[in-house]
Amino acid sequence: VLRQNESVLSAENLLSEIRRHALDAARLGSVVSVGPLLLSRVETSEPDYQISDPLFILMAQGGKRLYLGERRIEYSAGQCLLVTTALPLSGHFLEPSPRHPALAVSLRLRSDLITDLLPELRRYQHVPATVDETIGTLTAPPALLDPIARLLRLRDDPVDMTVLAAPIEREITWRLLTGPLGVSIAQLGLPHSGHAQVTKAITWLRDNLAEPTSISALAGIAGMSTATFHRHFRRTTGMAPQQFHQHLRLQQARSLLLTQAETVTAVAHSVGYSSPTQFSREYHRLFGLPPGRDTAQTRQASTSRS
DNA sequence: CATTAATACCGCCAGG
DNA sequence: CACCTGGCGGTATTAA
Repeated sequence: VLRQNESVLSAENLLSEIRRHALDAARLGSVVSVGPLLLSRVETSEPDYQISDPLFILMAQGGKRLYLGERRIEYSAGQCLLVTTALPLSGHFLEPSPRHPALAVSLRLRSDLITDLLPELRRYQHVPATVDETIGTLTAPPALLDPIARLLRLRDDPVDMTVLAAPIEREITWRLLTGPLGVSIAQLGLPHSGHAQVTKAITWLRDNLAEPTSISALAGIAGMSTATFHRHFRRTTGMAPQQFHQHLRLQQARSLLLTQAETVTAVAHSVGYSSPTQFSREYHRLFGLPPGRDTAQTRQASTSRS
């Protein structure tokens, strides 16, 4: 019981130290990089959308609610989010404010580091060839918080940082690999796992959003037959490839409509729809309102709030 | 991996 | 004028 209390205590201590570093760095900007880590500070609850890279995020203060298709995921201070493929996530921070901004520390998961550590992992754990889980949260144990805090302490010493960042990043990666979602992360280090192949196809889609794209060509990029491609794609993303592509385009369109002063027709075209009719229909189906009305409404909602 | 039957999506036209 | 909705047929996609 005593040991348990000690570890809880040190988790809290480490977390508050990380929070101090994050607050301190936040004075420099809303996103600051410290070696391989990114510190972000967010003061608004604007919904955002992005295709995440395989990523680890520790929430140091505040919380965030995410949507992946139908699925809803929430995590808050002391908890981590792990994303092990490129997934289209939308979401917003929970009640942040200038006085209490949301603070997060994130790290891109490097496949080369994972490949490197894989033999060690295999020594005491079986790593299956395919895994269903691609995203999840966990409560950060002290063993994970500790290297993060140590890395942040090097913030003011560029020389120490260049020498010591790499081994500490490796340590963090190891802690993640041996944690609850370890086998999912491990997939990234297996270049021929369905997981890694599908990730390749997804990043291609993300980078060539407006191109006319056939699914069989995508399957080619992933190096699979269309049948197996479908199976693996659904396993890792929960969506069929075409539906995924459609969501991507519509999400992109939504953010274009909100940020740029483009006409609906122009946006429809720029995300790859040659028929505004079809665009409007699919947009309505996904977001519940047609494009014009949706943007008008969300604009009004955000101005009336501020 | 290939086949196949059901389904979803796309672009067009007409009209509000 | 720009946007939205509904119907229609051909084709790509999906899942077994």
